[in-house]
Amino acid sequence: MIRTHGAGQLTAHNAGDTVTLAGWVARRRDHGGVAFIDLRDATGWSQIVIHDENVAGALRAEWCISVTGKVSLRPDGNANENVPTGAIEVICDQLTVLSEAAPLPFPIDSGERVDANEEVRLKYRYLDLRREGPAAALRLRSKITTTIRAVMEGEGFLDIETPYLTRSTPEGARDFLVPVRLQPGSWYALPQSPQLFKQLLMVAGMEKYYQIARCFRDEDFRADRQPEFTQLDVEMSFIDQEDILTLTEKILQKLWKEVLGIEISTPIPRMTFLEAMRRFGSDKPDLRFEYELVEVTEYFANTEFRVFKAPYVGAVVMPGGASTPRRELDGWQEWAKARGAKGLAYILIDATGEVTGPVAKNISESERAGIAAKVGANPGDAIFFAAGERDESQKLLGAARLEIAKKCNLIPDHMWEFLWVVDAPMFEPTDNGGWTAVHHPFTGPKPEFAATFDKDPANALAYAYDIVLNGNEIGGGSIRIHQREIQQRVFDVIGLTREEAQSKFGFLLDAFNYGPPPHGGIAIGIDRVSALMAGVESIREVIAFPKTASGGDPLTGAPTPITPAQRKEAGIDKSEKLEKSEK
RNA sequence: GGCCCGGUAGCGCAGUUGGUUAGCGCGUCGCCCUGUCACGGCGAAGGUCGCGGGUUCAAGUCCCGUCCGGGUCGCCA
Repeated sequence: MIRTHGAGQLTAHNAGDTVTLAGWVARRRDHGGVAFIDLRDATGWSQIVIHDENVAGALRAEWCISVTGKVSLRPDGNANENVPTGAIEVICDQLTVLSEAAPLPFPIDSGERVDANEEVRLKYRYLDLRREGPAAALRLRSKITTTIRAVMEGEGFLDIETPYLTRSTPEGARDFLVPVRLQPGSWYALPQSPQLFKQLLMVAGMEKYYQIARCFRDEDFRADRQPEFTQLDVEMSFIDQEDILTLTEKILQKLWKEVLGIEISTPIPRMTFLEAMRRFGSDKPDLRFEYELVEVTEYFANTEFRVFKAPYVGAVVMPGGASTPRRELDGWQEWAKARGAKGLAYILIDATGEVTGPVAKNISESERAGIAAKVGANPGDAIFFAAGERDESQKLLGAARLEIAKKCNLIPDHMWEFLWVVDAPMFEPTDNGGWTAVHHPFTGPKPEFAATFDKDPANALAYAYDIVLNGNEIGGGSIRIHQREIQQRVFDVIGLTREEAQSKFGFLLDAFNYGPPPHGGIAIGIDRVSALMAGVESIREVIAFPKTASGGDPLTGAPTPITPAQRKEAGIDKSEKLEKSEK
């Protein structure tokens, strides 16, 4: 090592020691005869005192330097209690410029509070990551993955890698495709997840598999979505749902304990999918605040108001919402329309308990009289209604609930509300009247639906579970189908012929001819978990080199066009062979 | 793919009903400064106003198109 100590590790105990530090010029305070340089490295920073004007005057921000000198206690009254190394300083004896830095595109360590915009930060991500916040986010993520590996190792899991160049998996997202030079016209797909491989590993008798795996999906972006992202992927044999939930809770408990020093109480509460939809209008309820949905279909069973003559009528209360300005109430209508609804009916309960608002005059005297009590609204509140199909209306109210929480600041800081959402439907209707698997087609039915799921797909429940944190789905999994007969009936329900199934993932079905064990697993989104634990808004903050919303990387400039020669060599334009699997 | 917001000096921003030479802070560069810690003082440089077209005597400002970034709905486990 060309240094003896970390710049952030020096304390009063080091006083008198001669040390050599190496790092970057963070801030400099040049007084002419004496200058102070904050020298920063990965451990923190220390103040360097330089008495030679020529040495100090030449230094610039972010030059890489090494300094040898004696650690001394700062003169009386000059200690800085706000920083760990504030008691001491290093009197520079010898300073070596290891490398110089060009003028910076944005402030790194100047003490400026202003932030550069994200695109500039990403273009110079190597400078961005010298900054305290971004660096801390990556350090936190490293601690997360390290902790996970320790838990998995302790539980006897095998870390097994699976291919990145593979064939399309049937999970529904668009694949990233890779041309194959040796077989012009044929393409690899990057895996959307290691789903099929981990099931093959169960057939192979590995019994306990995990991987911190990169996954690829060619879909549009969000703040919490990237085209490549990372999952903790887990699969186990000879287990039941309870085993997966217990293991997952152990991982989460250890993570929060080790990384944040927070105790999570287990078992984590559970809620069925239907209950989540009924009470929160979401398959990933945010339990950090109340104001649950209230169904009022019965209450308005005999209403004269046409809008409320619907299969489902529900309500959600906005505390203090009665004083919402008209313009904002109109804004809610726009908000609802943007979600594909016709609008969002509302009534206002004024301070005296009087019911007002455009809908008020459409409902009867008695309906007006009891509605506040029915939905738990107080004077001064607003009540929003959705009426229509149950599922759609609940989702609209669920979204409204979240919007209300945001507007009214109902979400407390520093709360970690975990929840298992279990018993999701196995199938959902497709646009053309058929059925499709909600998870993926290898998800088993709950045992009590094993005999009936194909006769009554609408009501069949899947042996699946999602782990939710503060309204974010951070992972999910299922107990898989290991019986050929049940698998075939699932394919029948979703309208997949034997030939199609065979050509898409015949290799898995073949494997299942050879004594597949009962198995199941889960996948946890590492990016999202890291972002939540780091307290940052976007998963881009916990990814070293993330991409922008159009899939670009401002740093490398990827993606780029390819040359005609590359194009030819890759075989992209070769007339395609007759692909056996057409997705 | 739809909708919303944004793009003005290296960075963060202001720029009025269209009107003279487009401003402010930070940074940069030069000079000065022996106890600062967002050090301070004096001075200077730095701009295709994202790009293209249009309206106008006149466009950073209005209109159309387009590119880029962010968000959101669709999509996506």
